[in-house]
Amino acid sequence: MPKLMKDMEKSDAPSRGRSGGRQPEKNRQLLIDATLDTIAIHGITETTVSRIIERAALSRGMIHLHFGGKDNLLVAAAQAFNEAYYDEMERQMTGLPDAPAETVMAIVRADLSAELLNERSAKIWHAFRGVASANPEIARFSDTRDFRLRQTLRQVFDRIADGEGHAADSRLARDATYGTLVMMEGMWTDFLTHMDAFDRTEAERIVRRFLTGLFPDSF
Amino acid sequence: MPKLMKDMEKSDAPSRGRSGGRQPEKNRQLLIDATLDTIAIHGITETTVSRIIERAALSRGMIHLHFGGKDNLLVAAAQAFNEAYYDEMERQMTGLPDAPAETVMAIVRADLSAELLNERSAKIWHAFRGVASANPEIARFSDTRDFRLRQTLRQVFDRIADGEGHAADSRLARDATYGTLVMMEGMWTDFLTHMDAFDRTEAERIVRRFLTGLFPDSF
DNA sequence: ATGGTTAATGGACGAGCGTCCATTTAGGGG
DNA sequence: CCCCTAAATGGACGCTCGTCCATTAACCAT
Repeated sequence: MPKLMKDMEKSDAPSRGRSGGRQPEKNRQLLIDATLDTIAIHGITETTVSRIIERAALSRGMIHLHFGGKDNLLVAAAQAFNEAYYDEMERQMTGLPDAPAETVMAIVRADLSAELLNERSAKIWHAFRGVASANPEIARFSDTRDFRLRQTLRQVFDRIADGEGHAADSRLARDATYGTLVMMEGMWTDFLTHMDAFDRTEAERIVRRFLTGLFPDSF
Repeated sequence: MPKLMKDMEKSDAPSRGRSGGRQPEKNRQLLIDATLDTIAIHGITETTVSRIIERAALSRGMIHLHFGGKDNLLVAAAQAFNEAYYDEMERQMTGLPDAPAETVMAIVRADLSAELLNERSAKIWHAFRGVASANPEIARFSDTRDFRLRQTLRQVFDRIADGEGHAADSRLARDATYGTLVMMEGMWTDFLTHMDAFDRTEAERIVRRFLTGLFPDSF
């Protein structure tokens, strides 16, 4: 992270990159990208050191140099993948009107958008999920994604429930949060197994229909 | 005389196993069970021939003898796992009254029951899902599970929509089917990542709440 | 220029993988 | 009772895995 300045200098100064000098931060990223690509293309069980370094066009020793080993690289890749999800989510959420119901739908729409939900991301996501139960380090990043999304949704649903005056139904916001999350989760799986038939608009409409049942005045 | 005794042993008791004789069918099943156990315990990437045969307490050559190789064994294990899901689902569905709405809820309840959704099955299921995108043979069995469930649900929801007289809403049964499926799918994932906090009753209640919104007269 | 520091290389290495087969063992039929 | 078929064994095999290190190359400070 302190090398950020260094990178800026590098990108500023054209004197270097031409001949492919040494750029540790760039190569680190190259390895992570190559790892994610390899998982998406060959599956996690066929993701080997040889395939990764071949795709990154780097030498064999780089993984040990930058990450200390393959396992750590996999964890770093899972973290990077997770962060990319949130960066794009937040990008799509900026500049929205402050209407709670539309905020929820914007989250759903973003989660199902081609930028976040596509063949590559769905394959990677499920690959990580599949090994997460045997790898606590990777599980941590899958959980983080879940947690942040859950927090945000819950907050918005609390506002909506308040607005509709459902003081009596203490479970409403909680049910809406959980229902929305599991629906999005299930849709990612459905996307993976029925990529050709998947329809983002339809998927969004069905989530909205679920929420209409809970909040007739808002959705 | 010795011939007679032999015959009796044969027809009477399949329990020839006293001295651990040879029982190809039993050993085949033993290998499949050991494979599923190993996946649940060590994860799919750490599921090796050595671990499987050790757990099955059989010799190294058995995998090649019965399945022709590790890959085929994995596919056979996926198939067996899938069939076990349906056997148990059908077991829980027998002898139910012919009330459509309760049939749906029975399916949901079964899918979320401890017999079908537990630590072992959730880990195995996600492991297979994770490698399915890189292994068409395994993907086939994941799909089959989905397809049969979808068919059944759709049929029942059509009856319910008919009964409530929603002729105008042609998408109703389809939405209900899809929504229910993705919710169950998402709940399996949620179970895996939050095993301690998962509540089967709550999960079922939320699906019902979704369906109440679509069919106010039936759920 | 020179020396010191760190990035980067790529091959050597042992461990463990999955496959396969020569051999042994068990059981039923002639 | 013996023989033949099929089940079962377990070690040998070649191969690929991930790790690591001696070496080289690039950069920076002096």
